[in-house]
Amino acid sequence: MGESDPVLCLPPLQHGQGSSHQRRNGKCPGGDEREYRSLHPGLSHESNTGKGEGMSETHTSLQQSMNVRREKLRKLRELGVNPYPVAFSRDTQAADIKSNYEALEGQSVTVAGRIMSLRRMGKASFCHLQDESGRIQCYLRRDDVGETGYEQFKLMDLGDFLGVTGYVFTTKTGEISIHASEITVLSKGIRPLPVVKEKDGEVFDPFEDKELRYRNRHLDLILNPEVREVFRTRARIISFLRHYLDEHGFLEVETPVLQPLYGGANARPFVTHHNALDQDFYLRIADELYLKRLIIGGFEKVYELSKNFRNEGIDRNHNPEFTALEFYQAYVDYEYMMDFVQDMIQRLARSLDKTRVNWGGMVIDLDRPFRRLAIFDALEEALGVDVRQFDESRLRDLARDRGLDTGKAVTYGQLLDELMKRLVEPGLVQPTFILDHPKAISPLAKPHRSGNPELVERFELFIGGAEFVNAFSELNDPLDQRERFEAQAALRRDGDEEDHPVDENFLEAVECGMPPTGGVGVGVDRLVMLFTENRWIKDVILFPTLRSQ
RNA sequence: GACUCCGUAGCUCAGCAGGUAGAGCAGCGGCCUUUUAAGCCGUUGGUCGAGCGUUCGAAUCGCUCCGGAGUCACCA
Repeated sequence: MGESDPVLCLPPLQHGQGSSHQRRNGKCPGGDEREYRSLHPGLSHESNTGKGEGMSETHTSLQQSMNVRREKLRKLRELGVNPYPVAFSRDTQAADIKSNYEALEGQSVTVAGRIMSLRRMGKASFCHLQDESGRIQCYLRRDDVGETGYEQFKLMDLGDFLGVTGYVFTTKTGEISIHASEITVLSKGIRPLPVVKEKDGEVFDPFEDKELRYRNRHLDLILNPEVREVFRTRARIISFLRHYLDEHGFLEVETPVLQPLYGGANARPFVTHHNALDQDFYLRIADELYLKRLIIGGFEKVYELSKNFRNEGIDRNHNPEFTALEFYQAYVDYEYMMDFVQDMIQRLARSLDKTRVNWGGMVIDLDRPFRRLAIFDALEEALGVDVRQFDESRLRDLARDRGLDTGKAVTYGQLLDELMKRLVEPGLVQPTFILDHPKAISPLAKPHRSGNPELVERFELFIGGAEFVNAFSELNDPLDQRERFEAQAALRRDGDEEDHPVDENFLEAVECGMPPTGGVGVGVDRLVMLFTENRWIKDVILFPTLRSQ
C-alpha cells in the first residue's frame, strides 16, 4: 500500500506494531524446522558456520521469533539480570486475590506466573499472569517499577515467567489487578506460544487441534484451562479410590509389569526382551493372576492401580496403555462385591459433587441403587424372547435374524456374549449390573451356585452403554481352573493367533489352596471420562499413545 | 485393519473453472503512564505435509507415501 500516505482504510485495517530490524545473528542452519511438533530448543544458535551459507539461509518466521527472543535473553544478561533465578518467594495466588479482594485491597502482594497477555502503552503496560490457580492482571508504570525494571519488562514476551510485587486495586474498567512496584524475571522462554485471546468468554483462535494438543500437552495445559481441570479430577478420582480401599483395610501392592507369561484377560500383549536374561517378556495385560497369588499367600485384601498394556486398536474408548484398578478380598463373593462397588462409585460421585452426569445428551443418575439384571433377563427384555432354553443352533439363528455376524462366535457362550454386546449393552445407559455370565467366556469365575452348569458368578457394571467394572466370585477349585485354561487354549488353537499359554505357576499356587475370594476390576480411565463428561479417552490421558513422527 | 475427510506463515484460516500465495492475531521499529481480542503508522516472515506424475506452467488435477481426525472392526 502507499507509503506514508492518506491512509484509506476501508475495512478496519490494523497492523501490529513492527520493526523490520530483525537481527539475524543466528543463521539457523537447515531451515527444516517448521512445526511445533518436531521442534526443540537444543538447536544451535549464533552458529555462523560459514559453511555453504551462500543464499541458502532460510529464515522462517519461527526462527526469526526465536532469534529475537535469544537476543532479548542476551540483553537481559547484559543488564545484569539472571533470566533463570533459582527460586522466588511469593505469598499469593491469582485466585486468592479475587476471592479475598476486600481484605487485600490496597495491600501489597507478591505473585508469580506466566505472562499470558501483554498490552504495552509506552511508559505503562498491562499484562496477565497465569499461575496454577488462574490469572491476575498486573499494571506496570515506568515511574513505579523504575527505569531498569521497565527496561527488563520490555524484554519480556508472552509465555515468560515473571514475579510481581504490588498493591491490589481495581482498574477503572473494573478488573481486579495488581499495581506493580517491583518485577522479577523468573524465566525467559525462547519459543513463542500459540496466541489465544478471549473476550467475554469468547475465545479467538482457540488452540484446539487435537494432534497439536496431544503431542504438546504442555501447550494444551497452558492454553486450555478446562484441560487442567480434567486432570485435577482424574487425580481426585484416583486418590479417592485409593483412600476408599485403604480405609476398608485393603493393602496396596505392586505386581510385575514385565511378565514371562501374560494372563488374566483376553488380549494380545506387547512383547519385549530382557538382554541379560536373553528372554522375552510380556507387558502385563492384567494383574489378576498375581493378585490372586497374594490372596493365596495370606493377604486377605489387596489392590493395585495397574497400568496395563494391550496390543489392540486405538479408538475413542481404547488406548494401548490404560489404568485399571483391581482388588481382591478373601471370604466374600460377587454379591458382596456388587454392594461394595456400588457404594464406592456412589461415594466417589458425591465426593466429586457429580451424582448426575451428562452423557451424550442423556442424564446418568448415579445416586439411585444400580439396577441388577441377570443376563437372560436382560436378553429377554431387549429381544422380547426368552432364550434360556435355546441351544447353540437356535441362538445362532436368532443372532442371524437380528443381523449379527456370528462367524467369530464359536461356542454357545460366545454367541450369548455377542448378543449381549450388540443388542443389550449399548442400551444400558443408567448404571446396571449384568449378572451371571456364560462359563465359556469366564475362565476365572466360579460356577454359579444355582447349579446351572453353563453359568458363573460374575457381574459387569455398565454405564452409558460401556463396561466399567468386571468382577467374579473367583474360581478357586484347582482342577476346574486347569480344565478351564485348557479349554481356552484348545479353543484358541482352533481359532487363531491368540494362543493363551497356560500359566503353570498360577495353577500351582491355586493348588496350594485358595480361600473363597471376590475380585473386581475397574476401568479407571472410563471413570474419569464419565465424571469429566469426556467422550474421548485421549482427553483423560495426559500423553495418549500416538504414532511418532 | 477397512472406509471417509483433513494437512497453506508461530496461531486461526482464506485462496483451488491450474499461471510459483493472502488476511487477522503474534513478532519487529515508532507513538501512546488504567488497558483489556487496546489503538494508530510502518514492517519481517511461507520451497502451500513429502515424493512422483499430467501440463508451457500446480497450493490448486492424478498417483504413492507420511501424519491426524471421524466412522466401523477388535478389545476394557
